[in-house]
Amino acid sequence: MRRVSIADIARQANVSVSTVSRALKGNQRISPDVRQRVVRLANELGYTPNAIAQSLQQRQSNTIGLVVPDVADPFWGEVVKGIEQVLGATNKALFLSASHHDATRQLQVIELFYQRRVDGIIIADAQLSTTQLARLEQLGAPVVFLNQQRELQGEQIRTISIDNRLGGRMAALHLWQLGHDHFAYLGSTKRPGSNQQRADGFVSELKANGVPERQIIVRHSNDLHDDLDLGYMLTKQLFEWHRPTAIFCYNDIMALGALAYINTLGLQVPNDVSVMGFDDVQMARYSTPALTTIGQPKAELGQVAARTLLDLIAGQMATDCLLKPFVVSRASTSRYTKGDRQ
Amino acid sequence: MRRVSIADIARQANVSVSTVSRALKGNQRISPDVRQRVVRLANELGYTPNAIAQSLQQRQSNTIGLVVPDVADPFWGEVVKGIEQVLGATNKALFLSASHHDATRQLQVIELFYQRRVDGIIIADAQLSTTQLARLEQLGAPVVFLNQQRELQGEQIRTISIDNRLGGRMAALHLWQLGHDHFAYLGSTKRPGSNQQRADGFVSELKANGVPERQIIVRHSNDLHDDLDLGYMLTKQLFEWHRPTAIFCYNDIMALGALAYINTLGLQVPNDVSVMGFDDVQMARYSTPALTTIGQPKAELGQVAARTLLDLIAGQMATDCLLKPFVVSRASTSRYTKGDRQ
DNA sequence: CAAATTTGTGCAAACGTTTGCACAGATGAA
DNA sequence: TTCATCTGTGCAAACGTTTGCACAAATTTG
Repeated sequence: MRRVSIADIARQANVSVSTVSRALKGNQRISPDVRQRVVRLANELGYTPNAIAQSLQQRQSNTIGLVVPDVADPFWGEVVKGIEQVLGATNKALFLSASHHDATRQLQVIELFYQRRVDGIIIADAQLSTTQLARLEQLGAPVVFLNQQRELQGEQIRTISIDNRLGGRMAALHLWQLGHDHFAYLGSTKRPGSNQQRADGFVSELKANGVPERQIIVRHSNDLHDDLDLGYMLTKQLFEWHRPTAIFCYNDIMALGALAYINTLGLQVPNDVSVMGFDDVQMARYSTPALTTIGQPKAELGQVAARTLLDLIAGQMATDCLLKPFVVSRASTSRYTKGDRQ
Repeated sequence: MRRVSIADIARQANVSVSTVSRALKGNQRISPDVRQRVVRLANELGYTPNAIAQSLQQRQSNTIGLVVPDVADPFWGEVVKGIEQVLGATNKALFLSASHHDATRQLQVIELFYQRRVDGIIIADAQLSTTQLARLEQLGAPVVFLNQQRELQGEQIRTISIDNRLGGRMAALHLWQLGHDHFAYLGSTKRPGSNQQRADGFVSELKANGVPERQIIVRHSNDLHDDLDLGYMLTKQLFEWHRPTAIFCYNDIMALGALAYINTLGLQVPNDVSVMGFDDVQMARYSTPALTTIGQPKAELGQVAARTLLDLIAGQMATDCLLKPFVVSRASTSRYTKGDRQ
């Protein structure tokens, strides 16, 4: 099972290795008959170029490393798909590794990538300390962060994120335009950054449209329950004192929980109360009623990240990027006609 | 930004490169003070071993390649996670690539992996022609197939699959033990292999328990609709002529479609009719009623595949493996009390 | 005290490529 | 004919490691 190298071809073709190398690479200086002979022999012997040797010689591995918190998370799955699409059209291969939200593991993976001399790294949901960041900076490899909260500086570092604040504003606008006048935001402090941004966007857009502050309720839970239970319980607590016409939840699963509790009340969604989620997970299409939600361009997030990294590697200019979410209008929201605003 | 190599350390420490190499590797023959000096210098200079050079020299890349049809598919996401878990505990890195169900692309990816001199390859849902298989065999690298229909032979080739037939039998047994006496299987010919296996298992187990053939309806659709619509339409057609007490669908999404149609009939699930799916997708937990289904050990599939490949690479014995699915009992199935069997 | 062994280090080859430079022979120009 | 240019090929170094072998110095043995 010995593997055939360029030297084997050279021997059989009675030429030097350099000639074989050039012939295989299509160098113009090689005479047609030699080239032909070499190429034919390469096929006959089943020659496959050794990318490792090439990488060593060219000091470029043509690989990029990707760290995601959880490969099985459908959200990151879509993002990985986007990255893979862009990379598939190039000659770069993708190393994949999972961090499981563990900062230590994250840095460890990065060091391993670095040993393999990847041309660049994409890190999703990074949670690096300042010293870890310094180490990253020291390595000097191009890095793209995905959905990173903090602003990051550095010649070789870029950040691509989805605009959570805008998503909150879009939800607010959607509901306000439907005529609603009493709003609630239900959030979870499990993801502090994005939760705050979505809440802020939601509230500020409502205020900007003249909704009085007392008609906007914001509730965050710091429980570590399943999101479904969280949505259920927060909605229950909410309805003990208030009766909003529209509820916007941090994510779809929480919204499904809200749906479930409202159902126990004998109320109709969307006739009595409208409910919105965030993320547009697959399930949102299949709930009853199907969930209106804020969709995120997940694949695009991956694509932009990959392209940005490729630019960085090629030494071209590349900027940070904030991607716009969008409203996915389904059956859980509808016009509200009983309010003052009619 | 020049990278520091073993030679740089050697120069500064006034020793040869071989000494540095040995010191860094913890070779016992190196004197303590030299070792210490070398290690300290390595840290000071920020030395990172070059895995590419190591790979070249040792003729072993410590990488493995993975081809899945679709990274964003939650099923494969779980499988990838399982693989990643096992590999994370070794010194092997994972190349990931998507085939999008395209046989040509699949082989192309494999050739690229081979150029990178991966130690082994895992291929999910392979759809290779005989000549493509021959090429794979020729490469001689260890290969593990995931959920492959055909029986594959080859010294360096193994197959790990989930036992669809057993899954079908388990569904049948579950429903039969609940007292049901009129059964339907709703399938799709989009995935011919697994569909046939699940149907066969289902029917054969019912017959083995003495259910008369006329009380078992089997319907396959060859439509290319969304699975949800498929389940909806097949159920509709089914109820035009029959009135089963239990329905088993090819997968969960089709079962959700069935649920939706039964709902329009004003019938209650599970009181009037029980419904089962297959796969245990995330959504199955959140439907109303929550779906009883056949779960697949997805992460285990990946883990076993990874371990099998590692064994193959290490030259140890490894066998094919058929993984057992399991019943996930939820609210869409219940005891049937009106039948003859009471 | 001589011989045998152990200890610590260095030399050089090897892994499979690419590529600058040199050079021989062919071709063209004056 | 003589020089200049062009064409096709080979030599050898380089990329960053590891490791078999050699060998001098230090240590142990008889």
